[in-house]
Amino acid sequence: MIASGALQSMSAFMTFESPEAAAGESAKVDITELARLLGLSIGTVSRSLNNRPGVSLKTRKRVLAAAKEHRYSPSSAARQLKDRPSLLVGLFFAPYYSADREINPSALGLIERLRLALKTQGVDLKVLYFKDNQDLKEQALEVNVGLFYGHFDESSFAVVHDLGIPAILYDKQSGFADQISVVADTRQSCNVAVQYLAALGHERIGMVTGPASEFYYLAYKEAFIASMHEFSLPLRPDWVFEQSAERCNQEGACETLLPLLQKTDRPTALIFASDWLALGGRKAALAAGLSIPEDISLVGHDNLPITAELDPPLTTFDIHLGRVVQTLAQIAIQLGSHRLPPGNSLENRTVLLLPDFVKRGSCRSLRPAVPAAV
Amino acid sequence: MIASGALQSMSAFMTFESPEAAAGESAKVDITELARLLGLSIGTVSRSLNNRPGVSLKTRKRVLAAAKEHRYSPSSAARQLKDRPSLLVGLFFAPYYSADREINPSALGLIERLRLALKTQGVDLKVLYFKDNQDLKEQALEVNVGLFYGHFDESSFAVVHDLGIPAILYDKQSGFADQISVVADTRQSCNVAVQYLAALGHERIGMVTGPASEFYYLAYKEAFIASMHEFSLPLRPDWVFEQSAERCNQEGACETLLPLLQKTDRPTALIFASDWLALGGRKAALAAGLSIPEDISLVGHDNLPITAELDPPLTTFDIHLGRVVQTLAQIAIQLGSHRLPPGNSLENRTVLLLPDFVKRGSCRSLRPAVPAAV
DNA sequence: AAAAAAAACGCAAACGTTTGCGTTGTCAAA
DNA sequence: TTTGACAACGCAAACGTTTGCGTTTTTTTT
Repeated sequence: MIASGALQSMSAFMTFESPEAAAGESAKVDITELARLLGLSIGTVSRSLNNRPGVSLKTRKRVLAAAKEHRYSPSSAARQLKDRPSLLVGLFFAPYYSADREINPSALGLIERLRLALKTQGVDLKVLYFKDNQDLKEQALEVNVGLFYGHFDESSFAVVHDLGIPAILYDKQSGFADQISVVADTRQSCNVAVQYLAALGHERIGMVTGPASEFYYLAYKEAFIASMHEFSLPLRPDWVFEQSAERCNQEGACETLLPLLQKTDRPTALIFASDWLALGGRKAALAAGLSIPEDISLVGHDNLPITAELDPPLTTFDIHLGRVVQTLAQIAIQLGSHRLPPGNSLENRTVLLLPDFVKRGSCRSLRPAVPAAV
Repeated sequence: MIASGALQSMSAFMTFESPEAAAGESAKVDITELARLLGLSIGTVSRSLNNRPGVSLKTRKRVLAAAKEHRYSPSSAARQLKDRPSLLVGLFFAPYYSADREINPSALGLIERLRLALKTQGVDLKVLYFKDNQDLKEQALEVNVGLFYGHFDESSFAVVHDLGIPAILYDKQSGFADQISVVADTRQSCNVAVQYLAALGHERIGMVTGPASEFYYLAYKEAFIASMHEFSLPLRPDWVFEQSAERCNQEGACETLLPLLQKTDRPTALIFASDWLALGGRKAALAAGLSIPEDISLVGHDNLPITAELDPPLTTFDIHLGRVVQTLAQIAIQLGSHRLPPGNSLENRTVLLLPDFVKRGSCRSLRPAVPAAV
């Protein structure tokens, strides 16, 4: 019995403690009060808080400490008055993107929409590229909250965490308390895929995923097994393929699947952890002389643009960009406005994004057709 | 082939034109500029715009006209500075609620969370009750955007539309261009229910819904028929029940279903448009000597609190409150901040909310059990 | 040690509203 | 005609920030 993943997903928003609720002492302390407490001028305090030049390191630290202690939180309204963004969120692209190839189109779309979504809240977005962690550190300094897109290793997350900057990880996970992950709910989508195929009468279903060392590839496999069991379908362990990292692509999947599809004892349907893998499976099926969907049904993941143009178009899952953007923007603002004090630990959360099921032509019903009644 | 409903749903947010994009002439006109143009003082203009006393009707109208013409839109930042909410959204409860009985708990939860969600954006919520349309008109006057919760008739929508106040309709529809509907995507959930049952091996499935005059009850029926066809399942027209309005409740469903369930030629699964109906179906099944889920599987809609306590607990659908609230708050703010000019027609849109599938114990697999492998 | 340069800090103006209070104008009662 | 009363309007202070510029302190150079 698998509870619907989305049930827990968005609820994370609602459980963040509200800023004022956390204030133990009394009323709100504004910058004036803070300056009075420190015996400094308002200007100096402001410059300290905003990392502006013209203030000694010693006083800057003193100011920051006091701000933390008194739970000072700047009024975003007053900030926007001077049409300065109340928040600056930094979007970090993996070195991969900035190095040997240009940003892929889907990422560009994300940037554009994210910028728009943030703008309506008076928040700015800055896209950042970096080569190494030193680079990263410098870039991160000017940002209120970080957003990581792509593949990084743990040390990068450590850097921004040490800087006291909260971060959002897209399709990644970390162990830091001030970092929150936004990931596709592949467990859920995998379950939907199995259910759909079962509903169409399939019982011989296989799965192709990536190396279990990546947590989301592992999730596919686990969810697949659980779902097969849920619907009382026979699980064939030899029909569950975990491609190694270097073979987790189109050619790899094709080579892996070809022998299987040439046998008579073969699945009637295959579920793939990504569209690239599915494309490989499609190639293998065609090479084996099978036709889609008559002989074999295919379900992919990611809704790559190509998949819609195939013949037949591929049934797949789509993380709707609009929802990703909304979610990311929301969390970024939540996380960013709490920047002082950052100690106000919000738990390490994972918010799940429910993928949309995009039914297209690559699956067919195994049941006999029924005349349309009523 | 049914495209996933959620694919279109949230995208509505992204396509609203941004405020500044609409400004044809040039830069932003603030209240100072407006006052200069009118030859009035800033104070008078402000009072006119905010319906505050101390300004003659003539000048007030003149100011409003000028504001409209020059596309004046107040700076929410400056507003919040004086800790006044930048927007006031009114939540209208149907006369039903305010009259003979108190507000139901789920509505109370919605109010609380909605208030919180709006608060973080500096927006206030006012809950309004009213007896008749005259009442409604008065209440509506002080509000920037209306939110209708419960059952109203068309004339109520007309009233607020005539006042030039944009509105959001929850689970309702209207024909006005400045009103936008937020409804559960029952087509989608119904499809999921059929798919799930088919995956479990069911082929004899029936449906119980309400009068087709209500658009969402109709949607259930249509989606059911389409889905049965999609999965090549035999449709039995005599197993599709449309309860009349007065019999669309627990007793009605029970009476309707009892004769059917006593026959041997009966469905192995039933889908209900609401949990109340499902409760009736459950009662009928028990009365007919059937046990759940061994003899018959049940799928409800709404995730009423009771349904979790049943034995077995009812499998049903849930519109996750957090998502409803987020969606409502978003749209309210979008709609409300465009209040001047309201003529800037945003199209009549319907945003769909994808219900979560809550799998519980009231459905069983018809397939033979399979030993858990791997 | 004096002078120049640089760094650290304070002052006050701006940002776009709302609103209390004072001023002007209008109209009816004395 | 004078005197209120009251409505309509203008003036200016406040809201909590940021930032240019002037002033003070510290550091460096001669």
